[in-house]
Amino acid sequence: MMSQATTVSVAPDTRTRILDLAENLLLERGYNAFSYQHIARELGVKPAAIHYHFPSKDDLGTAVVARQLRRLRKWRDLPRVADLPPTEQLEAIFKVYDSHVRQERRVCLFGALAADFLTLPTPMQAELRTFNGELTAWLAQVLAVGKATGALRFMGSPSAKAVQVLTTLAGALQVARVHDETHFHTIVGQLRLELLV
Amino acid sequence: MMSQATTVSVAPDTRTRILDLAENLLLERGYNAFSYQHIARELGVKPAAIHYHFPSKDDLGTAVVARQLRRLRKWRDLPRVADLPPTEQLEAIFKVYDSHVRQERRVCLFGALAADFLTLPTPMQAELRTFNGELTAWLAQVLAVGKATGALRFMGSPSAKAVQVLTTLAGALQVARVHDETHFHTIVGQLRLELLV
DNA sequence: AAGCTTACTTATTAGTTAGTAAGTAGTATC
DNA sequence: GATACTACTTACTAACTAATAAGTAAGCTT
Repeated sequence: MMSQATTVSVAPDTRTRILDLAENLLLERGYNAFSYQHIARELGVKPAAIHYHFPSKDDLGTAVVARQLRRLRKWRDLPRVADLPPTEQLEAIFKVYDSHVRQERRVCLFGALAADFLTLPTPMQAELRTFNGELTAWLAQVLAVGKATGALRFMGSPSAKAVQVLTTLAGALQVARVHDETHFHTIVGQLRLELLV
Repeated sequence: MMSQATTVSVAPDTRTRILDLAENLLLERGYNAFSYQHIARELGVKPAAIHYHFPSKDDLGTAVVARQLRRLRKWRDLPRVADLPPTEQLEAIFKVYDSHVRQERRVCLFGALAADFLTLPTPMQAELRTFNGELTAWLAQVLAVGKATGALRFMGSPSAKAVQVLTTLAGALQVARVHDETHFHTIVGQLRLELLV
């Protein structure tokens, strides 16, 4: 989800490259439409090699979500994000979703897995719940401060509004995939219009 | 999607029963997690029998979406829906989504297929686009009239707001699946709070 | 130099997938 | 009463699926 820090990127090891490819396939085609063969072929390696790093597909899928959760926490706690005023924190999260649209209309992690949720391995379901829960809690806090300082406006409780806004953003990426990017920008435009004072 | 009319329900023929089962599997597990075997087993019939009615999975998937589109048009043009004032038309569409949550947290057609969209057969993609386009156009009209008569309030254009509201509703069903129904009701509560004067 | 570890390949299994071809029992039509 | 149609079943194919076991080449450790 969040962009990696601006460290010098050393050539990633195989394990990381598998995770990257799995993540791509997950966000582009869904959990049930990617196989070890897809990853192996793209990596120039045999499918059994993937099993060496991730014994089962459950392990791999769960690892992808767990990594996204670690990234979310890191991003959220970054001084350049945590110390921002609420309006800019809101813009920061919009920007994250916007980068998804520009990357070949990738949906977000939540949007990619929600439809197939009942077919996912239990640990993967749990990680996804945690991921969405923490993201929602973060935005609720942003909205609460924003309302208190008069920078943001909305009806209802901050946490209710946070659930609504994130759900809308997840859906907006899906609409962008089915139709085109303009729908995404229309929706984010609406959110700005309504939230920013 | 929409509930069937209150006609006396004759025992449905095999073709219809296949469509019903396929629709259920689609909305509960996604396009790539259901097979002819699943349908055949539940129907007490051999997989090849399904191929007799729908030669390929593409045909079956497309037929499911096409049927939903026909249902949408029928529902929308029903006097008891078309002649309603805007606020009640809005409540009517909320009710449709609410019935999904109560049916074992089924997501809507759009929410079920958006994530896997790139793996869907082309005719199925086209049907889904039409479905979403017509539903959005209908809601835009509802919102426009509602605003003109002072019964509804919102910022931005009716069509932009329609895209946003439907996207939110689709996402709300997904959130209900991943977490629980309360999230769905929270979101619909927000929409009511904001839209109804 | 011996032994261990890492990161694979080769080979194989058991199950599932969509799809096809040929056959058949029951029903309707002429 | 022969013919044809409907709605299947049986039997099969070719491909793909996740997963396992056994082997191997290279490098590191002592």
